[in-house]
Amino acid sequence: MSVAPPRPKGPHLNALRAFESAARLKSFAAAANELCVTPGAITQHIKALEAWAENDLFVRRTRGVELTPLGEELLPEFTAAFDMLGSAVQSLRTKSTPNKIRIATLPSIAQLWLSEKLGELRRVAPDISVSVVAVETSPNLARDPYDVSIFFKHGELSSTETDLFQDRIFPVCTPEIAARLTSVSDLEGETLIHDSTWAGDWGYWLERVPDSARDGKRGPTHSLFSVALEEACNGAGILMAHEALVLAKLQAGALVAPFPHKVSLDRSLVMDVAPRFRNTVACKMLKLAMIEKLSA
Amino acid sequence: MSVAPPRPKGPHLNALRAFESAARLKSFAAAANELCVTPGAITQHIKALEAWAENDLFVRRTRGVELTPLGEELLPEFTAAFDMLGSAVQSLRTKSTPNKIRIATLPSIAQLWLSEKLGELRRVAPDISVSVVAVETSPNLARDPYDVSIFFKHGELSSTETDLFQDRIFPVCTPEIAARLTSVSDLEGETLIHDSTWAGDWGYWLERVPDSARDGKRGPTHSLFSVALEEACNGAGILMAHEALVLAKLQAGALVAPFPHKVSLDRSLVMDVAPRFRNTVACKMLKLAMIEKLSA
DNA sequence: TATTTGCCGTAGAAAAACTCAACCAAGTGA
DNA sequence: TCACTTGGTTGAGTTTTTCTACGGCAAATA
Repeated sequence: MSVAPPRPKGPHLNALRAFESAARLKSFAAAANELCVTPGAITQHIKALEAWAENDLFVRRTRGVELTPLGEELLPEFTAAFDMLGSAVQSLRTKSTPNKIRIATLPSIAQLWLSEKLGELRRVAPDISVSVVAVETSPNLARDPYDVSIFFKHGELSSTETDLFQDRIFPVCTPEIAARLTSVSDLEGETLIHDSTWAGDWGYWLERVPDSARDGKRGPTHSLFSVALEEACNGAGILMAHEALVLAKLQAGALVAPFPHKVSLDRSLVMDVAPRFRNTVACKMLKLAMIEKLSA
Repeated sequence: MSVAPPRPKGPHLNALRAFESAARLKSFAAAANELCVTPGAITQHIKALEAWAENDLFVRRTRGVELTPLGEELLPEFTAAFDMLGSAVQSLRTKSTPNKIRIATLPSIAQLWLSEKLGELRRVAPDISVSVVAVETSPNLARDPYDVSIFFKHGELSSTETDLFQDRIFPVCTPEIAARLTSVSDLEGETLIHDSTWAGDWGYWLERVPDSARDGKRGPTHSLFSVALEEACNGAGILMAHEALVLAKLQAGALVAPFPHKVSLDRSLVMDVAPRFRNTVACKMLKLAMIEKLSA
């Protein structure tokens, strides 16, 4: 009824972003992590937004939060909007600095496989600068600040994805240890080195190899594959290796594969490219460097 | 090459909004106005964004700014993103408070026509609360915080729009003044009251009425029609009235129309409803109140 | 029963955003 | 021609927002 002052302000953009993140992840803590702030900050944003709307968006349970029907209803709209905004921002970045590539990948891939390939890329196209960001989970290429992602993937590839290699595993160790291993059953009694991200690897391999020991759980576990690899090089035991990650060590002779049995996992290392980045010069150069070397 | 720290931050959301606004309006000053800040704030945001992108988005001319090709290329993406975000926010508002309606309209419509209709609405649906915001130009209903807009429009109506009435103009004055006017030519020598937003009205009317004076420029101009109307009621002269805006005064006898000639302008007062607001209860009630009374 | 997990609340600190006022340069117009 | 206007810029200072730190709490876990 009353004539309001012009342009009533909406909620703060950061509050909207906090809502979108918290709602999508169904957790304030996770949203805080995603946005690189403390959970308290998320609480405040959400509260501010709820106050503005004069309605609750979340029901607070003692352990975690839950969306109200209203929040649930609104989430897709906000997610779509922030996807689009993120995409616009990334588009700005890509178009502004076409020679800077950002790659997201697993820490072990970054360290043990990718760095070599990037040497190749630098040789081919020295004006392209690459940042590698080691993350645990595959990012949303449309929204997040990466041009390329390299992760293991199971199942069908989309048309934008490139298969880099199939993941194959087999035991590796120092030549000294290998000398005392003549058959798979000799593993009984040896120290088996594990990687926590691929905890089931030893079990998977042993299952598929005849005459092998049953127990694939013995021995130390490392959270980084690169550490496990280093341990193996130091003769600490036998590591279940992923082929591409130990090639360099095998070629250098630091490690050997004592058995001929290589087991294929039903997944591949897959490279995906952000929509805006396809068909750029830098993208072509990158693919060249990655795939060229692979066939060699 | 180097392994960057995780989650590199993007530009501030407010900077993006400033860019979108400035780019769309092709003016920092206009953007400042739209976002209710000073031009200096816009300058700062844009500069920050340009620094982040390491690229210019605008070329500064001495009189105003111009988009660079890069900025031009990016604008549609950002506009789409902010449209969507605005729409999501309005959706939140509408769904949170379905009984609060915001109407955007011209100041004169708000004061002289709408307030009466809203009385009717309040009678029919007392639980609906209405805010009327007087603005000069029609808002983007998908993005801006209004559920309904009421503006004059020329040409075809879209399916979401409702024609409220055709705009017709004719002179009005107090009965005392009317007493000494027997023919249109008597206007010669009288004081003609003008409204600045519809400056050409007198000329338009005079052109279309036989035997009229040629000069439609004499007399005082007011920037608000309501002020001009008040002046007319005080006997300050003869006002070129818009029919719907003076009905109440005519009915009350404060003003009369000294001549029978009513001239139709080729435009109508048109009501448009935001997408999210269509099919809501409040919307139906509003339409009822607006159109019901009209036919009476 | 002790511990952990995940959100809340507040106080104070840090960062961002904004205003203000002076300034500049190119048109405009008296 | 000289003052005025327009539209953007700049930097200092201030306000507002945003964030962190940290104690608290309640339920699930062990």
